[in-house]
Amino acid sequence: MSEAHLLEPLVRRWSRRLPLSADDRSAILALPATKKSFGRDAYMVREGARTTECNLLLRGFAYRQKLLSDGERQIISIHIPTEFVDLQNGLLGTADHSVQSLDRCEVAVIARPVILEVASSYPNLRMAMWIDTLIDGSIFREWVVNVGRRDARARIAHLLCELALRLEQVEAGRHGMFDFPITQEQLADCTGLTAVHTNRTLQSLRKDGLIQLTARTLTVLDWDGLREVGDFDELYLHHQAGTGAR
Amino acid sequence: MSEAHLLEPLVRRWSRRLPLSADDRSAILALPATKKSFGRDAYMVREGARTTECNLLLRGFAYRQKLLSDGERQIISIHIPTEFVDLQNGLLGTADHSVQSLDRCEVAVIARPVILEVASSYPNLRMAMWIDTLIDGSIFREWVVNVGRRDARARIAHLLCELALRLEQVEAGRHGMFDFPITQEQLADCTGLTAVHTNRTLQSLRKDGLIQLTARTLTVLDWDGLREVGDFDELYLHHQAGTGAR
DNA sequence: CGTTAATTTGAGACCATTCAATTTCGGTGG
DNA sequence: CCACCGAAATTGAATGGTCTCAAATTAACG
Repeated sequence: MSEAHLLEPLVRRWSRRLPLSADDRSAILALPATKKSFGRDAYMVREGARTTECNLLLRGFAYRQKLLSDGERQIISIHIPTEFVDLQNGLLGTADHSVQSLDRCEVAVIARPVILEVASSYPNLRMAMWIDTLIDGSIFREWVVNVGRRDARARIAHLLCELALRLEQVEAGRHGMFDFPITQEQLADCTGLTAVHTNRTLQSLRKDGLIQLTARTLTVLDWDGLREVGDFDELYLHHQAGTGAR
Repeated sequence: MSEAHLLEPLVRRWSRRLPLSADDRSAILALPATKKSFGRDAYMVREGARTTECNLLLRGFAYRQKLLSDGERQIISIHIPTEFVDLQNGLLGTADHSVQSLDRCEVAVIARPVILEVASSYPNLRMAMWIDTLIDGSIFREWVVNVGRRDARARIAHLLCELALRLEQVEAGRHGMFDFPITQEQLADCTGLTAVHTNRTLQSLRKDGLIQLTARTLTVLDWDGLREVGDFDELYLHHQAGTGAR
């Protein structure tokens, strides 16, 4: 596969965000990037390590996590294809958390100097990158609210709403059906719950006819119901971002 | 007070982050900014509102919050003087959360077009701004961990460590003593606890000789002990950020 | 000083955890 | 294609950290 094809998803992603010139598009496709594959739970970035590159997720899911001194972990975000998993490492010299593959992944690796060069030469792409990191931040904020003030049912429902919506945005699902390789233990680490209680909570959501979650597939059966339970408002995803800056 | 003086704290803040040229410094000081004062709990930014400006905190504390449909709230961050409270609003068109003054505040208001103009004309200042928003994001991530996986004692201890350290960084305290106008109810909303339990937890930290917290003053008596209880590692504050990007 | 906000205290209830043990699922080799 | 295996999901029962709901005390402020 040529490098032009490799970064095509990035062109589409950023085009959705703001209008790109022909120049912008070809600049993206001309970026020097390396394709890299990861098995399950492989480290893409290690907390504490010096950072030298950014990873764009092309296939598979990934997650960011922090470990506590007692060995517990908190998952900080889930990433789906077409998203950068560590764009902040273009500017921050040390990784403050780890990034791991959730299932088999493919990523495009872009060196930091390339990121910085693009940012300085292409105003639109710089904006797109900055906005990407800002939306990252907005999602973190919502996660603080989720684990801080919602009960177990709402936490899980909210997380499922968010992931379903983001998957829809990148056309990774249809009719509320999504490939969903996340284990209950991982869902628990996203929501600050135990795996056991996550299991019981999922059963409760299933019993109420809100979702179906089996065999690596999530189906949202009652979108409005799930939103309601999860107290979900998609504003924080800033799907229409980029229009405000003009 | 002249406008040059108004933005002097910003020069100092960003100089700590990366080396600024004389040009950069005078550009900051020449920025059109308006001074504005707020009483207690006044709204500086309202969730859902269109955004047109950014606010730099000059005096007093501020906090960001989200309200849930059941009326509960989660505080997402606390801000101290010299920090922007809503720099992301330079690019994102709609506020996804509210910002309120914690006590009496003074801010410098900078219009969005000014922010964008600075970002496009001054590479160093653009980097400083971007890094500021990235560190914001890093702090949000740590807060997810804090409310997600730590028990009450650790949550409070961690929050106090963070605030004490950030206050020290901007020289707003000495010998572990800080002006600290935050109520227990607000601490509770930062940590996802109730005010009652926050009160008991603070008592426990006091009993162990870790802190003193009375009359709007926080004193860290046993820094190492508090770090230990809070599982605190300051890496995520990226105090040395900006060096990695060169 | 009076009045409201903030802190403190007590006791009972509950949501989520802990700790096993069991069942089901997904992948693998014979 | 079936037997096997480890991982993931599920179940039960007891424990516990935090919440709830008042009520009392203290501090802040005009």
